[in-house]
This record gives sequence, structure tokens and C-alpha cells, in this order.
Amino acid sequence: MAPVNSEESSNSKMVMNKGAWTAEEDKILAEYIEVHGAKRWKAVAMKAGLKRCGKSCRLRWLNYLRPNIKRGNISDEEEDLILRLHKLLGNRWSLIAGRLPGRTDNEIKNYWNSHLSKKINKMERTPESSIPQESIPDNAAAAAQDMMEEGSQGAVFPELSFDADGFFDFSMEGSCSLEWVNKFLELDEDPWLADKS
DNA sequence: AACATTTGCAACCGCGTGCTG
DNA sequence: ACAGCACGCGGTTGCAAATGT
Repeated sequence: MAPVNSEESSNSKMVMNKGAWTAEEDKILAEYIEVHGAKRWKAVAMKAGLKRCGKSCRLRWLNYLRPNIKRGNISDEEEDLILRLHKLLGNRWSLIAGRLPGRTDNEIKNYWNSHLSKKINKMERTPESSIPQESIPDNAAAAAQDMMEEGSQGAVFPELSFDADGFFDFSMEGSCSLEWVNKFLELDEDPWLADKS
């Protein structure tokens, strides 16, 4: 994918690279951020000498270069959690990703669009194979509601009517993962951060 | 083997929000 | 109070790889 040239609105003279990042660009960006930190992306792009817009640098850092990024191999547990969180939150990928340490909103979104949405469609066409809709424990529903409010800074989602029934379906959980989900629901800080380093 | 189609994912774009002077 | 800037988010696009014919 050969980079093509474009212009950034804020700097019409500067010829910017677009398209796939090269290993050299990655190295420059990572080294710059290691020294100066990940903020003021426009300045990062300019001072690091990258012919990229700030947005592009931010995206590259967040989705690829950031430390502790997990890439690919989304586990069954993670997939299940994505499904549940999506059912609760809808397409709020950053919120969902925030509960999956090492995963980015872009990855979750891509995974959803390429894998899970098809899976869901398939399930809906064959209802007998879909996840059974059961009511959930009150504490789980409350915790999920709290999480939603916390994650959205208290925003109200009028289009989202929280469907407690069927959100956290424990019928498919083994005792181990049930414990994990309970832990997840009880804590503001995600237990994975401590457990899975 | 050659071509067409589909899939998966990295990256871009536009918009909304929050911060700062 | 306002304007400009920076950031973050979700939707969309474009392309390489994989798969099918």
C-alpha cells in the first residue's frame, strides 16, 4: 500500500503521508512518545518529524504501538464479554474496549463487524441455537447500569432501553468464569489488569 | 493457473465535546 | 460568552490476503 499524499486542513502547505505506517515511522513515533509523552498530537507529529497529521499519530499509537496491546486471538471469554457489553451498550466501542484490557476500540469494532455481527445474524435465524434469554441477578443489573453511567460520565441514552433480561446470561458460564464476571461487575477497576499481566 | 469475489483489518474522515485563553 | 484548538469516538473506506470458481 503505497502512501499517497494529501493535505491536512490545518496546514495546507505540508505534504502529508497517508495510508499504512512504515516500521520506520512506528519507531520514530514510539521513541518520541517514550521521551515526551502521548499528548498534543499535532505537536508530536511535527516535532517527531513525521509527515503525518496528529490524528493519524494518535490512532497509530493507541491501536498499535501503545504498550500492553493485545492483538488478535480474542478468547472465547473476551468474545462473550463483548457480546454482553454490546447488548448493554450498543456500538459504544470505547466503553466496551475499556473493559477489555489491552484491546482497542478499533479492534473490538472490527471484530464485531467482521465476526460477531454475522454470528448474531446466524443466531437470530436459528433461534434454538441462540443464547437463552434469562433474567439476571439484581446486583448484576445494577452493577451493569452503574458501569454504563460511569463509562459515559452519567450521560443518558434515550435510545437505549436497558434490557436486563438476557444481558448477563450465566447459564453458559462455568463456575470459574461466573466468579470472574461477578468480580468484574463488582469492581470499578478491571480485575484483569491485576490478574492478567 | 488465472481470475473473481469475499473477508479482515488498518487507517481515514467527520462530528461532537471539553478545555483554554 | 465566545472562538479556536485538541482530543476522542463511531462510521466508513480501501486494500491485501484468503478463498472460491
